[in-house]
Amino acid sequence: MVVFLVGPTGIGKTEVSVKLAKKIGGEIISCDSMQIYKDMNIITSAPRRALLKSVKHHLLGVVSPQKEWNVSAYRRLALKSVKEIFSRGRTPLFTGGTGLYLSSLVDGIFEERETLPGLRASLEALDGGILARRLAKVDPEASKKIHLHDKKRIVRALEVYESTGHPISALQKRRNGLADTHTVRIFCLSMDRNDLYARIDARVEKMFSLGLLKEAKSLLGRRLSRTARYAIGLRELKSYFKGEISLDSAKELIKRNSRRYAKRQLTWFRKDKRIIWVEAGRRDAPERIAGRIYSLLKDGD
RNA sequence: GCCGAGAUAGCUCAGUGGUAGAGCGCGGCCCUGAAAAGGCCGGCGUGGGGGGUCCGAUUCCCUCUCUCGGCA
Repeated sequence: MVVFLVGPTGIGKTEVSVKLAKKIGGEIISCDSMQIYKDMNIITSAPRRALLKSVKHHLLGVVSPQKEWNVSAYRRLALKSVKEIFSRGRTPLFTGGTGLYLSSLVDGIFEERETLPGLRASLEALDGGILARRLAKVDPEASKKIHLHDKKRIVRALEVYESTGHPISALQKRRNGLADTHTVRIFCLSMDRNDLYARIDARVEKMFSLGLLKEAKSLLGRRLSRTARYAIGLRELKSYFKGEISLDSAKELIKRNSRRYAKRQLTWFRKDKRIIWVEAGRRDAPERIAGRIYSLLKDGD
């Protein structure tokens, strides 16, 4: 069995996951596109040392923020971790909030051959309308599905087509995930929206008191990958360091962007009907929430 | 106390004698190699209280309350 514990940012997954892992004899694999990076502990609210010690964690802080990274690379590492954990007779417990990472594991992702180097960059340089028309010609199905303005996905679809000679819409139908071969249980923590937003705001304040400014400054001095540089907090603080906005408004922006992110995560999780929702009251101790999940797991067997 | 300006969406504000918009905020949604990214959709409103004119008032008039300036 493979267990997933997901939920919006700031809801308290980390604590619950440790308690749950102990109950089920599990090891935690991070399912988070930002906590995978090194040197981004404060900005990603990565679990603190004490927690890491009590249960074995995988894929936290294992990639340089300067290295280009993506779902597929993540998936490869994650599946490797799953194998290792099984070989020890233990249970993998994925914890995190990155929806795409979750689906790449549960349902899989299509395997593509190498894309042509530099192709994406040269596509990106072109006008969106031209790209959209080009895609409509070579891959009408994908073109229909992708919004005209969603240049990122249009570029991706063209990149795949021009690299492989096959439309992405056809390739994407070929996917295999853990759900095809294993029993998969996905739990998502939920909370009253206002309570969640209050927690998010408080957590941003805490990040600042833990030294976010220093961490961000040092990160911004490096040549970050195009994934890592989009961590919430970095862009906002970059504007602050450049003197474009005040520290207060940077802080407010970080809070707002985190709230919006949480909202998008919830949208993503809501559409997956396999997810078992677990209400996390604002006064519920992590231990109690973990206990509830544990009993749901036993009932399901 | 007097003079002036104002009171419209969560906030800042626009506008019109035929029940109202904009930006931000907020809500909903999409998502298959950048995903904490990227994209789409939605006004969410007893127009400060009361009275009057009018077929009809958020818009005009009176009054009350409050806010902000200025003078005392």
